[in-house]
Amino acid sequence: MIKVTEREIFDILTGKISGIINRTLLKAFSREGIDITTEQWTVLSCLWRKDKVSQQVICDLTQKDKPSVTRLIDNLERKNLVVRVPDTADRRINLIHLTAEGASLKQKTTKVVRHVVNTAVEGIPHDTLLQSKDILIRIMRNLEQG
Amino acid sequence: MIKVTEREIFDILTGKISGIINRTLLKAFSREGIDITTEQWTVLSCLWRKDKVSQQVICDLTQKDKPSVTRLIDNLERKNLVVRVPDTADRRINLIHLTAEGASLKQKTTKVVRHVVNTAVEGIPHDTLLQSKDILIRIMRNLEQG
DNA sequence: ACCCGATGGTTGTTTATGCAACTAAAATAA
DNA sequence: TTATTTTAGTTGCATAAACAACCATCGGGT
Repeated sequence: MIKVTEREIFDILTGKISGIINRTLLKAFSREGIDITTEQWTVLSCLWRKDKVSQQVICDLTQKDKPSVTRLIDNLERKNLVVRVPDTADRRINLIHLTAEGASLKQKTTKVVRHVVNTAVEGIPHDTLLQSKDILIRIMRNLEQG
Repeated sequence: MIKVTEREIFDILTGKISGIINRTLLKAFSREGIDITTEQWTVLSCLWRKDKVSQQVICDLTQKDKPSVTRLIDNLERKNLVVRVPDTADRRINLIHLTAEGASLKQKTTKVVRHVVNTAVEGIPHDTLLQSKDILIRIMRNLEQG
């Protein structure tokens, strides 16, 4: 049933590709003087789209567990990019607010990310790319249920 | 130039998919009583294909850096799955040997991995899968050069 | 023989993940 | 109202990655 090819796909998905992207992006940030990690960027991305959300919302958006988000927020807070603001209505909740500095990172960072993405997909037809995206989402769904 | 769709692909590649696969595989190992991590499995896979290789060879095969492999081997050695054997010809080199226990994990583990992969790609046409694989490899190449 | 650059590995530090155990606050049930 | 359960977040522990600095050995050139 299973062929070598699926095995290769698995190899790729388990670390290789995401590792390369991770390293590439991290270096690109560093080269541009942006002092954040790829994971921190993932969290900031959520906030750039919608600010002042709870840590749980960030968990859902990033697919990270609660301890991971707690510590990412710790580190972002230490860098003065976000602050935890207690929710007045529900005192269990921290609303994560971007600082001016955190918000200001958006432009420069987005440019860097866009460049890396463009490099990554260079020469790949748009419709092929779309199809691959669908496959990846399908794989994700398949695994989430199992 | 760049569209939302590429952004989505990027989101997926940066962590989400590989994270899900990682977690799925880790849980599958644990459920079957196999006490290794996904990363340790990656190293063992190399050795199951070709035993008694240097750490540097493992670095190349797994795309991990030297410190990562040093510590993975540390942990595998602690679990009695591999041993470091000094190369007699070149004393800088450790040849990594599978123990009987390490070798014996292959069958059971392979079965688990195969099952996870089958779940992941369920209902996806084979040719579509092949095409997606090519795209991922292409992206990898694009980034390796940049 | 000697120096020196290249190669193979290790160690330290920071950041991140997975899991389990925990606290505090809210919501629900009794 | 009180008791129980659920939800939000934190902390501890083990594993892993990136990066830099380091040690030991090998090999080539002089």
